[in-house]
Amino acid sequence: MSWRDLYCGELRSDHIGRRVTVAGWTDTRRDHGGLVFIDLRDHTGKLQLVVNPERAAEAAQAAHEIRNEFVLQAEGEVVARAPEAVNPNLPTGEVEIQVDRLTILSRSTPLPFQLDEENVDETLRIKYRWLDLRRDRMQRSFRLQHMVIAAIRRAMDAQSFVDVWTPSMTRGTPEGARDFLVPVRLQPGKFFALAQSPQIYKQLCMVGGIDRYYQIATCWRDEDLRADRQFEFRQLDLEMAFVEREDVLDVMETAVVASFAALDRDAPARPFPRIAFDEAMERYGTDKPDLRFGLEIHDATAATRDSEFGVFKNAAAVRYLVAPKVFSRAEIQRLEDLAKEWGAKGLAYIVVDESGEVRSPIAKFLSATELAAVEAPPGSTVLFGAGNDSAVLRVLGLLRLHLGRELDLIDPELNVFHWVLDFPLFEQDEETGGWTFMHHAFTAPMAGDEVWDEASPGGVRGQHYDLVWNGWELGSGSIRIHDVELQQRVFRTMGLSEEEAHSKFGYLLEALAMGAPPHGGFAMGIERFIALLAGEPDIRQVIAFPKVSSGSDPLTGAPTAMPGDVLRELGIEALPQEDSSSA
RNA sequence: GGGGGCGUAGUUCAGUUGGUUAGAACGCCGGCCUGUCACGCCGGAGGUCGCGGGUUCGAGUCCCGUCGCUCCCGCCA
Repeated sequence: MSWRDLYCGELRSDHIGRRVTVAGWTDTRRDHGGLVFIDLRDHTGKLQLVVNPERAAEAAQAAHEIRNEFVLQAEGEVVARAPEAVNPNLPTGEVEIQVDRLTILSRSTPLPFQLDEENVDETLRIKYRWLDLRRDRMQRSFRLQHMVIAAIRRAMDAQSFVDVWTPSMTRGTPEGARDFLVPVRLQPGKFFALAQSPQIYKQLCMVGGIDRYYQIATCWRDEDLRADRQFEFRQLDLEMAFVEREDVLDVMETAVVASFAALDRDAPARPFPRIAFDEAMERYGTDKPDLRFGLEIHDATAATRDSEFGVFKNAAAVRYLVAPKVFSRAEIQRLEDLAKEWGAKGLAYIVVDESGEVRSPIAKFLSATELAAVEAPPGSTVLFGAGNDSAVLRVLGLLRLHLGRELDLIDPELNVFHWVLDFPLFEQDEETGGWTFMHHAFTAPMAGDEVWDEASPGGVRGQHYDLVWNGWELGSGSIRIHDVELQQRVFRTMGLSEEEAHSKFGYLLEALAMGAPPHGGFAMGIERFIALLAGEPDIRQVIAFPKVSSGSDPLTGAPTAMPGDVLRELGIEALPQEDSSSA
């Protein structure tokens, strides 16, 4: 015996005259006292059951008891609806099932929220995720996700990649993101770390001759949650031996294009455009620019070198945006408040109104040459950042994004993919002055840059690349170091002594010393990619059971305190915490 | 660690300048209803206005603190 002959959404005129059994959830019940209409729903759609007491007295009795979300099974005859009873809003609206037998398979208490209500508080949705998942929006998004991941796996398979599982429990690394730690009962006081990525393992696969590795890998990072960040997430993680940068970019583009194809959508044109890191920073103030709109950052540092305006004269950098709008003083004040939040000291401005008249508290300090250097057409506002260059670029980059949204400069139909290339290999810690890697310690320098002054490696470029979609960083990759001497030089430059390097990464150094092929790879955030494909504003919408931004899971109540004896067995002890349970 | 926004019935929201018994819609409960499809009609229940303190004759409304959610900065090799 089978629970059903067809899905609810599949019912069509072809079925007229057939006896069928269907099953699903009660979407709505319309009880007319005699006749009862029930919309039965599953993930394919809805159909209408008609329960007539003259046809099926027992079923009619049961029908009065039915409430929303009861699970039903119904057996009956498919009939055409009378012309005036056809529902054109429903794909199944030309037919209905005259019920002979009706079984309540499962009842439901009244729901904590209605499934057709929009804007339900998200914590509530997550707490009752089994209800939330029944909604059409969720059903569509998870089926889209499945299709995309299946398409990616097919694309990887077609290019001879081998799916290799790597450990989740691994060695802790104080560098990079904060680790989630796993205490080890058999060795009290010692910990595994949950993998932040399979990075070193996949490189070891290359040394091991796997040649083309990939994995949809779960990664864990103990950092603050955001719209695009959760504690745990998945990456399309891949690595290839005997390749150059272009080979890796090519494979990633095929994965993206295959995903669009699987959804019957127009794929972005290949090859994806490229932009150098320096250029991205100078023009957009970020290494993940949203290229769906212009509003680029301009440089006035040279023109204001000898300015009468002290703020400009003394600034290491003066840069500006030209917003295509005459802002009021109140609007500029709001923008300045934002800029200050982002770390600016202030926000100098020049308004050029429709008639070309200049309105600005700083204009009187600026020479004609300075004013001429700033190209602002009538009907615009020039917004300046002045100070140290990295801060100026960061603030103007954030301001640019804000204005792009605020002034509706972004065409939501556009899908702009691009590569960011030519990153610096090292960056300087602003506080300690020490140098560390910009992305990770295993990225190879550009050809010709293999030797550097280890005290000031700022000019060394790395073979690193980022993939950006509409301003979201989808992922990054690099050609790795396969030369043990070079790897040691990188460790030295970031201040690791030989002993430290060997203690933390000795196994990698040993592997590199035993026949490591040239190799490189990439890692792309699956949830970010899917969220963008699904048109969702954050990745929680494409994660079945996500955590909220405090890091809690409202569904299970995790995380929880653990009894003292459990901790003792693990060789650890919890410090007393302020009681925060009285909310 | 820091900044912004939000918190009123099961849900989504309204609530005037601080002023009577805090409202609406949907949902829920009861009744009626044989062609509805957001069924309709009649009736009903349901509130610690997140929590604590303060100002005031009087607080959902103002102030302070706190908790929760959310967005952002820092952080995220």
